[in-house]
Amino acid sequence: MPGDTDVHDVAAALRVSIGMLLRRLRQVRPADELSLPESSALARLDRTGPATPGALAKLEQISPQSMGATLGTLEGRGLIERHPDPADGRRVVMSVTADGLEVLRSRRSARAERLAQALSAGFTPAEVSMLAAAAPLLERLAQSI
Amino acid sequence: MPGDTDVHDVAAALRVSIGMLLRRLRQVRPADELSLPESSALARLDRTGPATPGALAKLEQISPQSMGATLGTLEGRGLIERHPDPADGRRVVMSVTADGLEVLRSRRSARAERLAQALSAGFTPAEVSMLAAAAPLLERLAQSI
DNA sequence: TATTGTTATACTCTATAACTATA
DNA sequence: TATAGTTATAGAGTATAACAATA
Repeated sequence: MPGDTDVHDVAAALRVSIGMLLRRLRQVRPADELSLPESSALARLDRTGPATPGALAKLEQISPQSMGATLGTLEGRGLIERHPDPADGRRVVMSVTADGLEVLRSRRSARAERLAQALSAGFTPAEVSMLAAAAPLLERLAQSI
Repeated sequence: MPGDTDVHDVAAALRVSIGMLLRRLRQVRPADELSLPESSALARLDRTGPATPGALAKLEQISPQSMGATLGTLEGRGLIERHPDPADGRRVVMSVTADGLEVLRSRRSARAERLAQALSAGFTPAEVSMLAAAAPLLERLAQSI
């Protein structure tokens, strides 16, 4: 069908563009800023509310061990807290601290600011809207493969 | 302005969704398949035509050392070739071999196929079109930050 | 001196496997 | 036995620094 978009082409294009964007996002990281998995986990915990490491690992689609390492760093920086689950001694429940909320709410992180500025400077409002619409699709795509 | 899309929100959403998608793309990698940087470099070399490692590193926005490692793997698998530049003894020029072209053209790589199937199965044609339109924007964004 | 590429080393992120404690 | 989490170890991908060869 002529009007159809070939999913193979889309898949290939997404792979390349996402690889490039991620590399750049990693590179523009000032020393004291959260890494990508750290900020992703912090944002996730904020969205879910208090949750166990295992649940967060499933939601972020990484191993519990990896999530444990990330959460350990966030806890060390005072952005999240851990509490034992009184009903089940095996479980711990993580929650975002006031400092963590402050980090989430403040938008002055150099990396986020740089990305936002690039969007403002180099993209039309229509293009920004397209990217805004694409983000949830990308997340859904990540969950479906 | 009410109709405006907040670039900060878009930036944050993109960071999270791209992180998740990349992790998933990495995970679904069969043993003998090209890694993400490898297939990205191979596709890049195909687009540019014969090029030096340094030029490819700039285009892919990684260090020359990293590109050198990636190219070494691709060369070891016979997908690219290296030729000394007769005009400048410092330079080498890489080019895609027939085997490399075959890999690029064949779409039966398990990872690409899985991504394409996820697109077919879980997304409407309109959504696929949106992702198709977003891919070049993501690449442009990667170049502008 | 400047440029191209390579070698050496280290860090981040992630995985799998093995372990402990609790249910 | 099964589950939640931790510790130990390894591998991929990337970076910076130091080096060699050529311009």
